[in-house]
Amino acid sequence: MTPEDQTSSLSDGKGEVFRRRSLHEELTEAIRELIVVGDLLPGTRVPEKELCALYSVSRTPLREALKVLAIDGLVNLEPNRGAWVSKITKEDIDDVFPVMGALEALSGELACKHISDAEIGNVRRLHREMLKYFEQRDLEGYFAVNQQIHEAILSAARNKTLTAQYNSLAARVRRARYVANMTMDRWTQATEEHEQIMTFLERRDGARLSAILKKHLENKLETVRQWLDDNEEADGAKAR
Amino acid sequence: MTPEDQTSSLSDGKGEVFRRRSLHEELTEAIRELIVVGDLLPGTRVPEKELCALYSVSRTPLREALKVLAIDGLVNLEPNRGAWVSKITKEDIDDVFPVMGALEALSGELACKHISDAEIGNVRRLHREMLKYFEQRDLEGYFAVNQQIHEAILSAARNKTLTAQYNSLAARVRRARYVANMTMDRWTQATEEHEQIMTFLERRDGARLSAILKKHLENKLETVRQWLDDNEEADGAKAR
DNA sequence: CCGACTCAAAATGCATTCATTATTCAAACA
DNA sequence: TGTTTGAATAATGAATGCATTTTGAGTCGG
Repeated sequence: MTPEDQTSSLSDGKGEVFRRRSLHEELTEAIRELIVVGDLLPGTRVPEKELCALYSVSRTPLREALKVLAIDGLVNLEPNRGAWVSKITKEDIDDVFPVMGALEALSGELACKHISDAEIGNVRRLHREMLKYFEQRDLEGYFAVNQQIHEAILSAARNKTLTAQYNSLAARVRRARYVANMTMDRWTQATEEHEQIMTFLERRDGARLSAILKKHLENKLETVRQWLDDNEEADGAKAR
Repeated sequence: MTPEDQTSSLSDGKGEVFRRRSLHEELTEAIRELIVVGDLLPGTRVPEKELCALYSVSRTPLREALKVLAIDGLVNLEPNRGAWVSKITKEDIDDVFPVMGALEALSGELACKHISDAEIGNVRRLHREMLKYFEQRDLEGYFAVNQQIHEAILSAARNKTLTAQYNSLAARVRRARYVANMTMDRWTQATEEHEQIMTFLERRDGARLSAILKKHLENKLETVRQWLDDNEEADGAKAR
């Protein structure tokens, strides 16, 4: 085999994406997104066969991906019965949000220790951008930038383990937030909280940033919980 | 087929019934233990073939298990190059312990809210048992009961997500603690801290319990870090 | 003598196949 | 008529097989 041929696998006969990241990794991400966005409905079965056909892969890498998603809590694996998209129950989010809160708090604390001026500038820029979306009442744009802000803080914490654990939970939180729309009041409140987040981050006040991040998430929890109160009809199938 | 087995309603609830353990689950646990205990050395390759022979399984379930362990951070998967036992580096434990601390703190906080008198009694019993091991200088026994105490508190927190995240990290912490022996001073200190843990738990003082648990772990971190300082020659193989 | 190249052997990622288990649905029974 | 039985069907879990990549030894050339 000639050494130059090493980069030849990018355009296979199947037209698949380049194999830089292994197949099961790509699958994990793709299916995670399907679940978060709601294309795969909570409480339903994960259609193994269809997904195999959709992505033109065999069951082996797909099942590997499902194992990973099971750890993230997005699917439940039942021996000999297959994989089910986990439901968004009140118990579930009451479990997830406090843990996420603890991680966010730690994230803020560590970020204040390590963040550079340039990074703060970047967050400030994102913050301004988010305010614009708020003023324009563009919820999609708001969410997108919002997420970037939290990720920027997380990245400034300089802790890979924290990042991994955070991202593992983030999918479930995002999914919950995706279904539960904010009221205008909550939105205003959330934006005000972000104002404080920005302030404490610039002061590198770890304790206060930590506290406000935790509270910020608690308020988000309240939003989602309220939505669940209003939409109990979504429950019906077996949970597990 | 046995006709009587159709009345499956006994395992219908959401409680943790004995779900049949599939092969990859067993494997995950077995290999995790191999790594934690040190039978598989940090920095070395995971001998896929040998493990298949050892457990008399094919590569498929083994590889599924490795995916799970990779998330726990016990192994690193390198595309087309296989799985490697992750090393215990200073950066690694400096990452893991703070996150673990945050989770333990939350665990204590929630436990104080939900723990029953009977459960407190059980922890008290474990605590006494641990003190006996301390007096007998039985480190193995001490560690075993120690772990049970932390697990009892965790269980009292009534949070499945927290439990999952905690256990995911616990393996790495256990592994670190396994290699790094405590000095007598540290051991005494740890025992004293456990005395306080017991006190605050019985008072159901969440804030203080949370704080002491976090500090307890910080001290453990110091022990491990010191050990790493003294044993830098352990590094040599490839990190990732 | 040392480095680069070639080629073979081993290992990996994924697909396919096989055995076991669950599910379905029609027939038998009370 | 409603419930239960049991065989056909479908799906899952795991083993095997195949193509690609990596690794390493041996050879050639400088």
